[in-house]
Amino acid sequence: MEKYEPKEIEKKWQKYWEDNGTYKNYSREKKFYALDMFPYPSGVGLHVGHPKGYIATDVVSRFKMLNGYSVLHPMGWDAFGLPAENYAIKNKTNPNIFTAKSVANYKKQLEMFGFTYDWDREINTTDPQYYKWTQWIFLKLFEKGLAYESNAPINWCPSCKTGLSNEDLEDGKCERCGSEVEQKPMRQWVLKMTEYADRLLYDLDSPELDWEDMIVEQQKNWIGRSEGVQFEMKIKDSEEKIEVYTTRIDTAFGITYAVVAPEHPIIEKLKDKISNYAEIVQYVEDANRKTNLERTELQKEKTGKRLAEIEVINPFTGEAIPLFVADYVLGGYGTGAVMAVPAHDERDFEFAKKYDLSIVEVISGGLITENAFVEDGILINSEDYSSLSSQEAREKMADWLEKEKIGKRKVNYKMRDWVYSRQRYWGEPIPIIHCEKCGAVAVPEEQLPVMLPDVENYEPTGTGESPLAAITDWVNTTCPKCGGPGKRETNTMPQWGGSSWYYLRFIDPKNDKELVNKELEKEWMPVDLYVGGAEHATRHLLYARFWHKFLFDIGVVSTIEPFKKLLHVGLIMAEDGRKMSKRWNNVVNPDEIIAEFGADAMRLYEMFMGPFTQSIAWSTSGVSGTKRFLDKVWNVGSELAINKHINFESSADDSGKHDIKVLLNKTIEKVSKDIEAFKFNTAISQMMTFMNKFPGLEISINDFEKFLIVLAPFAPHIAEELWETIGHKESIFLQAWPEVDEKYLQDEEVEMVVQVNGKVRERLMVAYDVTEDEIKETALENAKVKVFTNGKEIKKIIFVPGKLINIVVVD
RNA sequence: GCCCAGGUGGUGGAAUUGGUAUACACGCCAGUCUUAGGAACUGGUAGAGCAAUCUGUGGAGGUUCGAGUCCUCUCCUGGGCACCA
Repeated sequence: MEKYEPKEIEKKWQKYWEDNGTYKNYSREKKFYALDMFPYPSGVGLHVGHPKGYIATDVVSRFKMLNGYSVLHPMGWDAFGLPAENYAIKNKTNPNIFTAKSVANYKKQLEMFGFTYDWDREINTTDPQYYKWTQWIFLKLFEKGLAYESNAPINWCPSCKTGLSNEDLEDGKCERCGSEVEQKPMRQWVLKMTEYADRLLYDLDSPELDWEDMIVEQQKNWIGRSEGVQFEMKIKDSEEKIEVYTTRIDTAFGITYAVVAPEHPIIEKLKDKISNYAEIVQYVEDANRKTNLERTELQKEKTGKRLAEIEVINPFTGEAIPLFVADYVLGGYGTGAVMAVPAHDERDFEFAKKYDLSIVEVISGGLITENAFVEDGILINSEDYSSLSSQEAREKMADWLEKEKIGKRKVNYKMRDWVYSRQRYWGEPIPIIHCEKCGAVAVPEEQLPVMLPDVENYEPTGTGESPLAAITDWVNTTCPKCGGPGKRETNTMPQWGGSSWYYLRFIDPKNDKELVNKELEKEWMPVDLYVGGAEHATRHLLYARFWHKFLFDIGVVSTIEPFKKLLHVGLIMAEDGRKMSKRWNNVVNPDEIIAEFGADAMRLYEMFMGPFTQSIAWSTSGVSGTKRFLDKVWNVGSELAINKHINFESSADDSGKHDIKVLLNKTIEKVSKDIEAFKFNTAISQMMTFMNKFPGLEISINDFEKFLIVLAPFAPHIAEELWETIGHKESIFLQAWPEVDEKYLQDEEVEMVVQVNGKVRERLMVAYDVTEDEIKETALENAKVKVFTNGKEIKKIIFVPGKLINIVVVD
């Protein structure tokens, strides 16, 4: 018997599958689209954490193939990004060179795992034939008014020298480099994601989407819908007014002042009336200089300035109250102005304490001399509304505002429109031409793609233009509308552009007439299983859903959601429990693991480590466990191939035959269920339990073949090799998944627990279908049981068939 | 502060409607084999006790014949959001 040499058989079968197109069986009746979040091919290559999600989709893909599905399981490259660009800046070479090298390296590493990828469908976001369609989508958004230019202040990373979207921030810092971002007004392209806010929110609960709670909740929080009212407060002795937004209109009789954000236009409008205007201007300038971080994290000390002499009117009481400017009010949310109720809002309470403003209690239940009482309650001091509940009052007061035409019900979102331009080189050019006469004009569709030209210097300029601005040949063009002189847009798209629709391109990767063929799209969409990192919950997954809904609206796609089932991969930490990082010198390279244990053992180990979505520390000695398991499979399989029948201990009798059939059928059942439920760890432990019966039990070759098919999704190479050794000519992956034989799901004998008052006192081997009457006598007469029942009155007996009998006695 | 997910042996973890707590694996211990080390294989492995037995799923209560699982309170860990009015 030959020894199990993974290295040889793995190469052999990887070549065989590729040469024979074993996976490309696309004409079956049922379809399954399994997708991984495609990687950014970095220069350093994979560590053992990266492939975990790919292994899971591969297991599911192979399982589905064996169950008669056409399976689409593609891979590609999200290749626009900073590392390649930084390499280009340093070496003054086109980032394409770096990208191509990294892609080749990644592909080589991925191929060692024996994944079922159809490499004919490989895509790369930096390929002009690909980004042509990314640009096309932008043009459609522009055409529908969903892409617009804005000059509002946005997040600016001084180190990356580019504007960023809210989704690109982490704790108010640049997600890529960790620098604190500034607020900087600049011309930029913005996508109207807020127009889709409601659908993005509500469709999270639609039956077309079946995601983990964690991700759903994160998106809901991010979208941040709140229902309230917006109403106007008149400025006393003036025609001007401010609009404020609140979710707590029930507290309106407790308003003692109002606040506007530093960027609020009313300040400028009232400058003749504000007696301390110079001071106010100074405050606004100071506030603008603060970074996001200073403005939000240093919240312990609130600051503000009263707009001297200015007073606003509370429409409910007619009372005139002071108006402040303070940076605890955000300019970008709601109206940028709020009513302040110190008795029932913590921030207002703190501010009122500091500036000695009055605090009026209007909801009973708290102790407002100590703290703001922020919960709902019963209204007091609120004229006609007194003694209503907060909930009732909110309805009645909103009704009144609407009737008087002072205000209206209003929904607000935390989510902002998507800041879509970057002042960097390595991204898709935005297909727009600026014309002095016509304004921003779309590049005609037939001129796509707008190619990203080579430049001499890839360094970001910091001026609000990308390095493309330096190529005057490219920038200067003619306006497609009037034929006059025009200038090309020099900003590029963010990293998230290409990845917001790539799942559609895999379906029809070479189509140069349309983004995706409609028939094929209907055939394959939605993605049935999507696996990737949880860090994309509020970035990629939000953007992709937004674009998908837009593509649905313009008739490109037929489903309202792109990804049916979403699963996040739990991180693999280093053995020391920290994140794997060059910095800590704790990175484990998959090439070395595969060289030592084989790809199959590595695949098994990563699926066996623990629950798939949980983050767990790597253990190289753990891989030796799954390797030992495969050794055993190899030995039993090889023995069988020679003898066609196995009986390690010659005395195995007929009952052994029944036992192994039961174990086999239980294994088939459990593995099938567990793969569907993504409980790969318990599926593998069941297969281990099965193999642990050898030597000892007798098994026929037919039964062992069934086991091999069940093992095949996890350890495809060894399964295929043994399948061949046994004498089969056709790939194991063209076989049918074994059916569970119901008559072999029940053990003949089971262990029955005998309890007294719920405590285990004895275990008896009994026929599985023993009845209460049959077992009662035996149990009561049992010596160990008697010790605890002697001389006591038996109150009742509880019997659970096949499991236990519990004798309840009076103590 | 708010939202989500979790707390089970030395370690990763397992446990249908409440029904044998610790499956499977790592590690460790002992044995076999080996010139030796390693590998491989076999057996053992929650804690206390000579034993019968007792105690054990973060903690405190509760419901129940019976609770890792259900209820109330509480502590801790990881993740997300966060001056969003």
